[in-house]
Amino acid sequence: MKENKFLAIYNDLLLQIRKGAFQPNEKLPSENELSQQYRTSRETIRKALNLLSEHGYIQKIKGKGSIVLDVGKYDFPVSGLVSFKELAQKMNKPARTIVHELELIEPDEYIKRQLETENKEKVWKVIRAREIEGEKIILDKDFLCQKFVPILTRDICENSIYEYVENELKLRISFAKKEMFVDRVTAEDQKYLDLNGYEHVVVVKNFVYLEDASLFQFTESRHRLDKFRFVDFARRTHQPHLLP
Amino acid sequence: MKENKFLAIYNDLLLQIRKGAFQPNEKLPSENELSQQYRTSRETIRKALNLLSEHGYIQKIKGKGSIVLDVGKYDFPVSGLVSFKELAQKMNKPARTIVHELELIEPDEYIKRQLETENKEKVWKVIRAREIEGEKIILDKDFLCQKFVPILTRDICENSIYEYVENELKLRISFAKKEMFVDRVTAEDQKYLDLNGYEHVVVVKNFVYLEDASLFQFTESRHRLDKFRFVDFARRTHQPHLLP
DNA sequence: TAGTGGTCTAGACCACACA
DNA sequence: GTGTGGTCTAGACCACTAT
Repeated sequence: MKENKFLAIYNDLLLQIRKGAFQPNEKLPSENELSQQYRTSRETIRKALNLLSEHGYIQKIKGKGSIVLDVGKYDFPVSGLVSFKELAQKMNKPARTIVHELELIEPDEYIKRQLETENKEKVWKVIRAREIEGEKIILDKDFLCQKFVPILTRDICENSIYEYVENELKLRISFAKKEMFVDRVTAEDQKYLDLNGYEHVVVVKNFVYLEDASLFQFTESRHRLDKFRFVDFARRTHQPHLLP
Repeated sequence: MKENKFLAIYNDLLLQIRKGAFQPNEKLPSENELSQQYRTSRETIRKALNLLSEHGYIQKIKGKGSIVLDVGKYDFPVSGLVSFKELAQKMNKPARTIVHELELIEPDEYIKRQLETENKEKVWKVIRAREIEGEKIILDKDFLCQKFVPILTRDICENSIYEYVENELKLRISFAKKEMFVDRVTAEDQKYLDLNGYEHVVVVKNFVYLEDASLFQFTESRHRLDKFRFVDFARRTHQPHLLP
């Protein structure tokens, strides 16, 4: 498996930034120096640096150089359209998923309302803690309608439900609705997360819709305050998508 | 004033898409064709196309071509960008805006970096507290490039800068980038907000771009934890199942 | 003035889609 | 096979920052 040169350089530089080989507020070597070090053309270096810049790791200033920014937080494009697995890979940090609960339940009133589901349909309930660099900082509570996802295994949950739904079940996700707010920590948060003394968590509710506009998944993601970061692009669209 | 070649091509292609010269779900000419038409190198064409792609106007598919996406040609309602005034109206609660600062400044390094602005351009700095039902719960810090917004009055700031920019100045906003995270309260927060004992605020940074991809406004919005709420719709950005 | 990042060129080879 | 977009090269000139 061949990795692109500019991606390899991006990952290598990122690793060095994370290791502290390049300190925040210091300058990276110039593009010419880097092209010599990596024995490649300057344009290729520039592709790697532009990636670092777009992801918020460095700031390029014309005539001066590329400055390393201070990043202690993680980018979470919290949309259900990006999986934790992809994020973990992108962040290049040791990450782990711990499945605490996986069961088929009769939804209570709250879940039924959130999922807009019929009376007798069962629902998958999954509770997972997400660990990055040894700290459990996210608690994900997923609820999926069984009529769309007949089978769900521990294995799938440890890997990526999203990948499974898209690639195996071939369900086509069209859009998601998000709600974000801050909540006091619950007993469940304290049980499953390393809260580090914080009394609040950032809650992200995510409603995921299929192409026929049917709601098939509802996720509540609870993030430790200090590690939470959300990045998003909002393009103008004609109408905010109307929900059924 | 010389415009970059790739930006000129980007704007020209965008214009043609909006005019309907390229229809949604149809293919653009290939990169080789375009490089001949515009008498430039393929890499320059690629920079223009990548901009179109990043802004959601086309989708590039390896081995096939670049497909025009269906983005509303005459789209005015904004998604992701909602002004405080609209929010207040929607919530139907007594709301007020208090303008604490309104001045034309020489941007410092931080603001210059955020706005990606030229050296000697002045910048409007506006600091406003937002009060709902008698409680000051949001602190808005706006920075707008003067070259786009020559005049700004206290009156406009108390009403809606956004409305003024769109309706009076007729600037056409194409997309915005948002970053959200939690920060410790600052002295400024304590001075202008009713913090109710909370030690953290939710910070929303908003970068607003015009149609030619130039950044004209940067806003930092600081929300009291318990009153913060964000709702958004996210459509898929990647549409792998397009076209016959 | 020397060094930096930003743009641009005219090639080249590759991986992928499609007929 | 041909044609597409993706990557990469080795130059070049420009605008900007520093000294």
